[in-house]
Amino acid sequence: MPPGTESLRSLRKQDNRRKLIEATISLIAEEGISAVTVSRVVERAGVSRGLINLHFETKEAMMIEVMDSLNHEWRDSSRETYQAHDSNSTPAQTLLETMMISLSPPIMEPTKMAVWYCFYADPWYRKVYEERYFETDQETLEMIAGLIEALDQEGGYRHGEALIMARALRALVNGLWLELLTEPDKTNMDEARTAFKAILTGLFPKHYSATA
Amino acid sequence: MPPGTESLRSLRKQDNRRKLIEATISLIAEEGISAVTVSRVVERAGVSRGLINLHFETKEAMMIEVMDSLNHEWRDSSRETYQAHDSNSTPAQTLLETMMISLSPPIMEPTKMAVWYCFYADPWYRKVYEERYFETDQETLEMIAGLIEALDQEGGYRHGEALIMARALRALVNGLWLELLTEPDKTNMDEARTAFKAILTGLFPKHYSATA
DNA sequence: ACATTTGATGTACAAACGTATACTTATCGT
DNA sequence: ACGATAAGTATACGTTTGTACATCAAATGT
Repeated sequence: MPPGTESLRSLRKQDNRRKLIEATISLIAEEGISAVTVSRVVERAGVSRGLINLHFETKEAMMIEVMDSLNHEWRDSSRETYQAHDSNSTPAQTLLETMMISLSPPIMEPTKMAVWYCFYADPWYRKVYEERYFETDQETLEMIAGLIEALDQEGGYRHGEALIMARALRALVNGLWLELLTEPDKTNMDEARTAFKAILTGLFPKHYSATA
Repeated sequence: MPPGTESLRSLRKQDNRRKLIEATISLIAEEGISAVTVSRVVERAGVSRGLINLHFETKEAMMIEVMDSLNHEWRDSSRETYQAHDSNSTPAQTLLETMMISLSPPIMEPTKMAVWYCFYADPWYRKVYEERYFETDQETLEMIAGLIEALDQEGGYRHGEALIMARALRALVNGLWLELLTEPDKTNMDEARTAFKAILTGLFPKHYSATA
């Protein structure tokens, strides 16, 4: 019997695995990564102590799985949005829609932001992230840079290297994420999108209108 | 004898205090906040085990002091730059110079960025930060918003609410900080400043030239 | 129907944690 | 010069940590 099939046993096993992952995420969001201990996770997941070592060789292996779930959700959403627009839309529309995905649910949720920034903050997790997602992150960045180049050629903006500008836009998204995390009651996702759109309009005035 | 005087004893005491703070900062930068244990800190600072409890009531009190040192350095630099330019410069120059401070040493150093993001990532430290620096951070934000309003009136840009745009610029700075932290060998401070300047030029084309 | 295998449980344990406390050292005021 | 006192040291202690391991329960294949 190949793994991942829908036997009653393996189904419950995967359910428990999911419970552990989700318990870890909510725990990080509410109490921080220092609260992620084996005891607290299994307590929140409603399973027994030893179960965590049945599913994951170490605690860190579980955390990497958490990291995977966030990165893959973001990567897949970005890719799909890009591919859906790239054929039958203008580069301007594709760029806007693709980046707006990162500023909307289910990507931009305070709970998930909290987890992202825990990984950013730790050198070990940063290294793991870099090693695991180097290629796909680079791919996304170059995709954005390609769209910027298209807009530059159409509008003759002379923004310098497109890759630097792509990094700046990515940095802006990251910064807006952080703002939602650190000041959740002074800003919100709508404001984040408004701000992003405004900057995009400033950079590419011939492609975006200030009113919309 | 009032505290903080230059007696031989209190001088050495303050020196040890500084050693502990700096050891903590470098420890966070190199191994993450989870490596900040009493043993590791005193080992790195080259002092004895119990000294940390002589200087700080708890470990968290020491961390707050670390937080203070970073925030005050940044706040003072921003204030001074603003005040130095505000009287005898254009709003455009004041805005550029004031924000560039945050993208240059000694503010923008990888070591310090690592510490900033550790505080951002933890809910408890976020709360402490919010409570301690709410006013001065708001002051800085409104200062930026004021400059943006001045530029808007001069240039008739129609960027919407200045406070939202100010938050966006702050978010951009934060994002560029993060980029330096997560991809130190793919980008650098010069690129960060170039990117920021480019976006500022895009937003206020009548005030900034694309070439400089 | 039943032996087997797999998922789940609970306990055990060494290591590391933060801090309180008893003890030393050396500077300070007189 | 010398007790007083502040700074620094070293040890000890109760918790909590992650993981290993022996045990148990039940769905599975024949």
